[in-house]
Amino acid sequence: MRISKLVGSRTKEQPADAVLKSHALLMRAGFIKSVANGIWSFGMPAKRIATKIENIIREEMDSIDGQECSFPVVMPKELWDESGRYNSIGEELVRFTDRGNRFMVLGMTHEEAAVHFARDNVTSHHQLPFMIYQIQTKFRDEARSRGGLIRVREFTMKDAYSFHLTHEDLEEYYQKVYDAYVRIFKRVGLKNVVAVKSDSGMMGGKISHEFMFLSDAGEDKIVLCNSCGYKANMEVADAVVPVNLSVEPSKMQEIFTGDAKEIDEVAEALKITKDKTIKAVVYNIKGESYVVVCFIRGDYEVNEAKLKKVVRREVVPANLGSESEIKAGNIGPINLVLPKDSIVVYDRTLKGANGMVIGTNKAGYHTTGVSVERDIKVKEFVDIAKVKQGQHCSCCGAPLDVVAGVEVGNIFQLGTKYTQSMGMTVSNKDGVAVNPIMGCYGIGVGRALASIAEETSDEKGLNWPLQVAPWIVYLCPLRYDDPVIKEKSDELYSKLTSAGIETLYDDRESSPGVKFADCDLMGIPIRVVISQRLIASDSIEIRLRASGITQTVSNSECLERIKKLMVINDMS
RNA sequence: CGAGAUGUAGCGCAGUUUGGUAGCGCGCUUGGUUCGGGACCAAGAGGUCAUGGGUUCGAAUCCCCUCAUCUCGACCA
Repeated sequence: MRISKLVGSRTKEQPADAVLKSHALLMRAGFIKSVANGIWSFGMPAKRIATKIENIIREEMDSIDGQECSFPVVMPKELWDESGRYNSIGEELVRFTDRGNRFMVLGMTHEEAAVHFARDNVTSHHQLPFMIYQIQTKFRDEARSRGGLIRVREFTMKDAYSFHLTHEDLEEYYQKVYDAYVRIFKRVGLKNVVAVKSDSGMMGGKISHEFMFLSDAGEDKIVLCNSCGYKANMEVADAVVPVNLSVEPSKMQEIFTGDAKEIDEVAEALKITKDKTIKAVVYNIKGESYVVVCFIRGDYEVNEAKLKKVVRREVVPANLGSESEIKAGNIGPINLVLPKDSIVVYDRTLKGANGMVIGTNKAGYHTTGVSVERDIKVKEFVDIAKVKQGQHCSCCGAPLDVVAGVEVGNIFQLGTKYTQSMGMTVSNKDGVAVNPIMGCYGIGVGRALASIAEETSDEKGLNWPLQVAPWIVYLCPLRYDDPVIKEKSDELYSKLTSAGIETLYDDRESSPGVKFADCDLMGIPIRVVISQRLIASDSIEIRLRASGITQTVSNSECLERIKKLMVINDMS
């Protein structure tokens, strides 16, 4: 490719809107352009990277007997009615009507399409297990996209669906996919990826893992133990419960705390630390008038995913306006009046605590000296607390780390949710019709691309690993206006391309600094320079983007040298 | 969905307070001199100042509506 014709301009200036490195650099290099919120065009370089990532995924999926298919982007409502998801999914599912007023949806995931495709074609257990997958555009109307390609509305995703007769078989295959994912992320050049246990949520499945690229660019929180290797998504993470027994029981006493409502203000007003307080967090249940009140130690936060599992309902943070019966700021567990059927939940951080401060359920007052065992009738303590940095690992006792990550892939033991609701059965050995058990497995291609950019880039720009680089060689003649240089470098360009080495040819008559800066910015792994100085000794210069190592070799050796570098990616 | 910020040339910005019909840098075009880490000189091209409405003799500037983009939040009572 001649750079003079490449569409996508490079800029010196940082785009004003970009916060993340990957976002800013992909834009500065002219690789991507925003069309609308969360919707992007890819230029040739970005498309080539995406294609290479896809090909690596494709190879690994094929290696575990995946069958590549293609499911539609637009599907009829009826298909999604079968699974019940036409109604159960919120606004992120785009619904519209076609010219004949038929209701349609834009595919945001393809369980329905996969089951639809498989159910009439597969009727016998002899045909199980199998896995079908596609690499295709998805659209999710996210409430808030952000960070360039990290969180978008339209994206390319590899999604795979496997079908099994038994749970054992699913579990065995699940492990194969897990291993394939580890290979995929390694091959695309992502180093800092971990697989963490995640929340299976309301999906009814048993086991799922998220593949997390560890980076501050991420919006998910992960709990890691550096000692025993325990790792889990924040939503399901467990830790040793802190004990708060150091204080002897004392007498309860009402104290005027005035306008102090938030737990920080209460602790400040009473000159105590937050772990000596019990705070109330109130949630509404979708479509119900009653509430869920959570009592938890003041220095902990409620983990909504855990709470949802405890109360087995969808919870949303309550909006306690002035009309509400419950007065925010002084809610306490004693003499609390709640709407009918309301649920009160006590976190296990409160078990056995003495000398605690609670709300008195009247404006301006809190109560001190509360002993949980003595003063509050608690039937059951549950785990609804978010794990905190430094809390101890429940496996080995070492302090835990809480880090941010980008979810680049997930794998999921689905069960029979879709085969059951959509009526897919196969005959088992006994001739009985049974629902196959499914697994599903996703990887976001664009998100992986952005993650690689995030991880490998430096102050000069992008820096692509060889396996996914848009071009391997940046051919950089200095003084392209010199006929001798032009002839020699044109010659080398055709030599490289006919040898199958992907080359971006800087055929501009620009000054060296401009060319070097663009090469660095675009992150092409190998730079080959031809100059008047080098031509005198019939040699060229090779420089590696990643390490900066530079070497002069004779023109005749050039091709061999580059081929070697493509294998070992190392000058030594 | 809530809060905040922003919207002026392809990109990055100034001009808005105090109204007088647009400017800087980068990039682009042409010519010339340079050129192994973002060169210089000269001459150019390029903007219905997000949209709609209002105030005014006159609006990028003041007022109102709408739209778009970005950030934070959607959780601690």
